[in-house]
Amino acid sequence: MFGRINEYVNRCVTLSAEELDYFNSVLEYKTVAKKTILLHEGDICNFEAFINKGCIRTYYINEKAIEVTLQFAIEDWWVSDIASFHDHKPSNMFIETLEDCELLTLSPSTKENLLVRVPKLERMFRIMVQRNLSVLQNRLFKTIVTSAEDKYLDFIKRYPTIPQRVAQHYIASYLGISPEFLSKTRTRLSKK
Amino acid sequence: MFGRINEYVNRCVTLSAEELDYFNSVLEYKTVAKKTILLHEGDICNFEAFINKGCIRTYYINEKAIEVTLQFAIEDWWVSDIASFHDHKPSNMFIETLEDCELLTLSPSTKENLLVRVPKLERMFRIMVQRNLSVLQNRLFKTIVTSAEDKYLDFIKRYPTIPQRVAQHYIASYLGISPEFLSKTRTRLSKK
DNA sequence: CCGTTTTCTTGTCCCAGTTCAATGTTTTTT
DNA sequence: AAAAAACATTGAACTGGGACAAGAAAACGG
Repeated sequence: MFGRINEYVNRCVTLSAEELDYFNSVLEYKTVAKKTILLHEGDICNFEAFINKGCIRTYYINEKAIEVTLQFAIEDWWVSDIASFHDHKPSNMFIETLEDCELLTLSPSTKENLLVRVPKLERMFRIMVQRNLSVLQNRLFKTIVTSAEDKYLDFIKRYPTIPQRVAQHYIASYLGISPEFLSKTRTRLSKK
Repeated sequence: MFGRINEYVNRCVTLSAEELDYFNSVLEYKTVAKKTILLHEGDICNFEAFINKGCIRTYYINEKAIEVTLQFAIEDWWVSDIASFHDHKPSNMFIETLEDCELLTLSPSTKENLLVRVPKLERMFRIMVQRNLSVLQNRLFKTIVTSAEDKYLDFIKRYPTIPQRVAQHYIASYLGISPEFLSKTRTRLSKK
């Protein structure tokens, strides 16, 4: 049950056996069915979840009901709206399972206590957020300067397993293009 | 000299007088002339800089020499390429002063030592990065779903002092539109 | 204060990507 | 196994914003 997450932790920081045990003891294990909305716009995000199994996406919706997928998260990823989680303020995003999931979750207060008891984890969470930020910076750049075709090719290269797990129109909403145009781009590419 | 930065720190964490003194003692004060490139693509970023005075932008350049401005930073902001800074790997961005600047900087090793001596600052830096991430997430969303006009209106609302300090084509490159189109958008708006 | 460089504006033409609509295909539900 | 729902494809018509060019206006260095 804690195999994946402990490997993840060990890759970032070195904890003693007791520290690791304590960490595991405060995690809450949850199974969630496919197509469940874990966080709705306007709600306060009360979890930070490690995905032990399954697939989740986070997304925004604008006034015209157009969706933008912010992230696809699979095994070994953390999912949350950190801004909402840390500042206890209403979120402006949605989080939804795309497959049946097994999650290990922290609540805000549990996380606070955890960081006091095991300060080394501050570092792990900081590194996590930094990686996230750096990836997002590059994505913003590419979203602006790159053609739909190149964005799609980049995507399948960087996340080769995702297209097999999620519907194509979700990928379009990640790339910031219409589902129709992604379909056309794919047929054009396959003819080459 | 440390007025601004100490206020900044106090807003995030509570440090003892000794801790704050130590923090100040490891900061390196630098003045940098306008239009200086502080970080060039391919270089390893060896600083994290607090802007005491001045204005800086970070940006990417693609193969066709098109620039995308990632951030305008003014007084009370931190500037760095954290991915490059922390992992000691070549950066893929540029950092350039737009005005004469006064900076307070940390090198990677200084920061490491600082965090060991004053672990409370881990929290400050984590919060900083989290805020950054959250702002960038929203920006990606808006970049994808919003028209050029609305992006511009959003920008001047959110950062009202920036347009007076930086050239307009830099703002276009922040919004992800061509300078010509920003100009046309502005004249269209002024006719309303 | 004048010449040079940088920045801003305006017009014309064009295309990558959108919208809408219709049809086909796969998945889910019962 | 049938019906319903969700998803994907294709086509035709349209548009927001880009590329290029040329001139006007600031800003800047000597």
